[in-house]
Amino acid sequence: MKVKEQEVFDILTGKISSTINRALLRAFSLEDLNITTEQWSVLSSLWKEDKITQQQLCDLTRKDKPSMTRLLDNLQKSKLVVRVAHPSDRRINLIHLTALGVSIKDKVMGIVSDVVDTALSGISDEEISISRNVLTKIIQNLDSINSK
Amino acid sequence: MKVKEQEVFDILTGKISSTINRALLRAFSLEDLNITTEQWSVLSSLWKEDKITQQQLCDLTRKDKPSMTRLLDNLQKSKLVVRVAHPSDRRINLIHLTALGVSIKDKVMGIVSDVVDTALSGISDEEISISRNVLTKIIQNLDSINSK
DNA sequence: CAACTATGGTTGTTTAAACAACTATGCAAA
DNA sequence: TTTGCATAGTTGTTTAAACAACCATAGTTG
Repeated sequence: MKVKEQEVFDILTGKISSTINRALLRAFSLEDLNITTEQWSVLSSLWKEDKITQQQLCDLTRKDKPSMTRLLDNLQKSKLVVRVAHPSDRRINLIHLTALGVSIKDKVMGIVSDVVDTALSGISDEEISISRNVLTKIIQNLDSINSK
Repeated sequence: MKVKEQEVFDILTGKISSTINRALLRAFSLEDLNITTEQWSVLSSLWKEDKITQQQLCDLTRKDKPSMTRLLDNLQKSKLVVRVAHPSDRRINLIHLTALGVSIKDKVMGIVSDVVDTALSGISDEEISISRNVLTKIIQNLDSINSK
C-alpha cells in the first residue's frame, strides 16, 4: 500500500465521519434539538418521502434491519414518527412522520446546511465534485466485496 | 445548501465509513483475525510507535479518553497489548504491544492493503490526492467548530 | 505546607453498529 | 392444503461512540 493510500484510508476510516458526526451533534444540541445524526438521516429520508416501510428506510440509509428497528424505537419515543400497520400486509410497518416530526424539518435542515457550509468552506466546486465521484466509486468498489 | 453539497455530505456522513468498516471487519474475520477496525487503528499507531500513553493514542486516533479506556480493555482481554505503569509518574499507563500484538502486524497490514487496493481501484492518483486534500480540509474546518 | 489547577485515566449512561437467531406473515408449488 | 421459501421486523450480544462525572497523581503558587 502506498503512503498516499494509507493516508486517504486513515481519513476515510472514522476520522472524517466522526468529526462530522461530532460537529452535527453539537450543532443540534446547541439549538436544543434532541436528535442524533443517525436519527437525522432517517428523518431526512422521510422528509423526502413519507409513509414508507422500515425496509425502504434501511435501503435509503444503508443500515441493517436491527439498526433501523432501534432507531425507530428511539424516534418513536421522541414522538417524531409512528409505526402504522400496513392495511393489507400485516408484516409491514409504514413509518409516518408525526406533526412534530414534520415541524422540525426546516430548523434541522438549516443547521445541517450551516455545518456543511462550514465544512466545505474554501473548497472549490470542482474539488467537491471530484471528491464526490471518488467516494461514490469507493462505495461501489467495496459493495462488490460486501455483498459477496 | 446546493444539491451537490448535500450529496457529498450524505456520503461523508456515515455511508463511506460504514461501508469501509464493514469491508475491513469482514476481511479480518475471513482471515480468523478477531479484531475490529477501531482496535486496528489503535494497533496501527502502536506498530509505528510502541510504549506510548493512552492520551497519545487518543490524539493519534482522534478518540476520547473513555473510548480509549474501553478499546484498551478489549485489546488487553485479547492479549494484544498490556498496560504498564510509568516508572516515575503514577498517573500514566504506557501501552505495550505483546508478542502476539507484534506478531499479527504483517497479516493485518496485508489485509488492510488488499481492501484499500480494492477500494481505490479505477481511481487515479490525482483524484486520490485531491480527495485527500478535501477531506483533510473538511476536518480542519470542522475542528475549528468542535474545539469551541 | 496547603490550596489550586492541570493531567491521566476510569465509570456510568445513552445511542448505534454488526451479526446471528428468531417470529410472523405472505406466497407459491406439490 | 400443506410444505417450503421469501420477506418484514424484532431481540440478544458485543463493540464502540458521545458526554458528564469522577478519582488519583503531579505540579504550581500563596
